[in-house]
Amino acid sequence: MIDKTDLDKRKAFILATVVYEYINTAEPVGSVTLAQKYNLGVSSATIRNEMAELEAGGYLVQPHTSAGRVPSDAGYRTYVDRLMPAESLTKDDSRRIRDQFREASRELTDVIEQTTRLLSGLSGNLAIALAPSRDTHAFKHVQLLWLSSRTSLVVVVTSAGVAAQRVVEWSNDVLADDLTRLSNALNSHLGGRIMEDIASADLDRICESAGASAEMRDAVRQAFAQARQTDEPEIAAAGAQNLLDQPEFHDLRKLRAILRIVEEQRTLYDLVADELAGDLPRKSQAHVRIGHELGPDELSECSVVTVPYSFGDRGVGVLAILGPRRMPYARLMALASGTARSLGEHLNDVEIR
Amino acid sequence: MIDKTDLDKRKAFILATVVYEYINTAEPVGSVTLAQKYNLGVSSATIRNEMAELEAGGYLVQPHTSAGRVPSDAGYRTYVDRLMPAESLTKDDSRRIRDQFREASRELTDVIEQTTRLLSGLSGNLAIALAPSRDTHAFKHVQLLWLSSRTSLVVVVTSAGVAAQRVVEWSNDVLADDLTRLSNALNSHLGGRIMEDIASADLDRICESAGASAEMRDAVRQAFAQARQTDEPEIAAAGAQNLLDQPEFHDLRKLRAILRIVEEQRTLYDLVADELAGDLPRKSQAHVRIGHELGPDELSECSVVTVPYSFGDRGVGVLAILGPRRMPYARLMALASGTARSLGEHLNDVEIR
DNA sequence: GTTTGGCACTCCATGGGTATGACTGCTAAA
DNA sequence: TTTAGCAGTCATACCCATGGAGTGCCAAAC
Repeated sequence: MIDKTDLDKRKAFILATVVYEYINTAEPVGSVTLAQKYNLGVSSATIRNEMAELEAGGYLVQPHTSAGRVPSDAGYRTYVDRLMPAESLTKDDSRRIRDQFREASRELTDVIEQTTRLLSGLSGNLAIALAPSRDTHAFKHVQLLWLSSRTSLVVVVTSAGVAAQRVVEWSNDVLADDLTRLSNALNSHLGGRIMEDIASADLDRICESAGASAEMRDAVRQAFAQARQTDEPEIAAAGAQNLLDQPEFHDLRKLRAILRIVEEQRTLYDLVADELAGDLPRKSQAHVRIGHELGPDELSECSVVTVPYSFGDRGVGVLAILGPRRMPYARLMALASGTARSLGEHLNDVEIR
Repeated sequence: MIDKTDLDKRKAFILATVVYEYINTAEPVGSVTLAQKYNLGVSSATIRNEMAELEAGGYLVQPHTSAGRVPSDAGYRTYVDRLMPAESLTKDDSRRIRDQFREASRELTDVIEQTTRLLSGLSGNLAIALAPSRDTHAFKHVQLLWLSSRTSLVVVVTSAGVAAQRVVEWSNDVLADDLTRLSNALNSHLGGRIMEDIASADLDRICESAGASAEMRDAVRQAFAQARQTDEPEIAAAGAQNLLDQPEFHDLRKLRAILRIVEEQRTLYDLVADELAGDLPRKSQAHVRIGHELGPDELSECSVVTVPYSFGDRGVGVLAILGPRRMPYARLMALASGTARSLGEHLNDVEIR
């Protein structure tokens, strides 16, 4: 039903306008409002017909029979992906970001916290920041175990215990001897090193000299990446009180759900960590998840903008903005990206421990 | 008007009962309810007369003409100080506290956070924990400067910059030479030391060997104490969503005020730091502040239970519970004291860095 | 075929009016 | 000093009528 082809130019414009108007007013938007405020060159009756089709297509919904329309998840999605004009940082915003980082702390925890305050202040929503994990555990042991000719188990042990264990499926048969040789090579080279200091490049070099396949190399990399992330990640959030301004959170149940999520590190982490899970995150590219795309049902009326940031070879973190679905996506994406870029630069500059 | 003497036995019982009932029901309590639920041996009319006098005495207030009575700040205060039966920890609570600390982290930040979660869970309110400040700056320089024969300026400089500067008034004339000699002695003995490791006893010894007066010794001590505290204190809060259950926070403005306070480290700090300001805090002695006693107007409908905790000679922190004035004081005081005691023991046991 | 004006219909939000009930304070008698 | 009784007050809940916003549909116009 939802299909690119069923959005001709006029429908697209109407959809975009409905979303835009709803984002600004928080009121369901009706055909007359649309015809009056934006000169569509057609009458409200025509708009009514189009809106009925947009509703049939799943882009709009009606809160009740005699109300205007409100965007659905799919409506917002289409708006964000195809209809919304991109925005770049306003002069004022970028100045405020610059000022903030000019006098920012040198301590990672503090920087992360200050960044969430900045971002929540600028965005008027809840801001979240996930710090790059800084794992100081010592490497102990790694073992690639032969399970069958096409599957293996990779185990990484650090001073904190088993830090990663994952089953790998090979596309070609492997020999137990090859796995043992690679394990030995890794162990002899890495013994006693701090997890944090083991760069992907190191792993690649060892794998190569041990004659491991590209596939094995990737498996080792991923296992080590996982082992690093086992460390409790540092995460901060700020600006929950901003959400009180939004009419959608005047319902106490929704508010409670949000507050619980903010206080539970774990849920908060899950919310933003997806951003890290993908392949290499594209630099400072903001990413939006809307309503049910977020997973948890309590968040079905929320959206999240996430953007990764990175510094040096020390790892990658995530900034995020959580708010009602009815959020100014383009602006928030620009804000998040800009802040992420500045944060990365700042972290590089001050050479945080 | 408010005076011990105007509380005869029956008035005291009625006041206590009103407070108790209101704490449990959150509804203004009327004379008939009182007569029926608690057998006072007198009729509701008599109780009405007594309540009218309690209101005249400032212990009770009426939300509006035809409503029951609600305790005033003074009413709560009298209840807490003189009428309320003390409680000790229930078996269940003390087990939960014990269990929590048995498997608690060894990392100070984590312990503090876990403690706030525990305490907010047990109390059903917002819990706050202030960690003992742990200053790792290096000592650089101290100077006692002669301003006049009776006044001096003491400056302490650490690797973080000027950490303390205070004017002292002497009760007797002092000589510039004496101040210089003392300054030199301190600098030569303390050069390069970490602030945290400089014990009061060290300072005393140096002062004594330099022939300084008791007054000077105290001035030096205080300057160093101030220099240590300059470090941003670590503070954590948890359980804001608990407050949503309380009817007094269904008003969005009040809720927003609370959320702002929770997110602003500074305000939060001010709220609990009073506990440290007094003389030596009595060990694990819980302390209650009610409504306007707290200072900030936004908190005029809240109460706070604070209790200091200490471990070794490493410093002192504070646990606190913030909630509506209508809180079960005796229970919360027992909870806070018990948790503070266990926290102190835990910190001693694991010898946190 | 598309667009438009007109019209009937639906549903929510609002406001006034009224009933209800939980109090109190007062008075007069015990 | 206590008590019963009673009149008075005020917040709350509820009902119902009204108004308004918006839709869907149809027949006519383009």
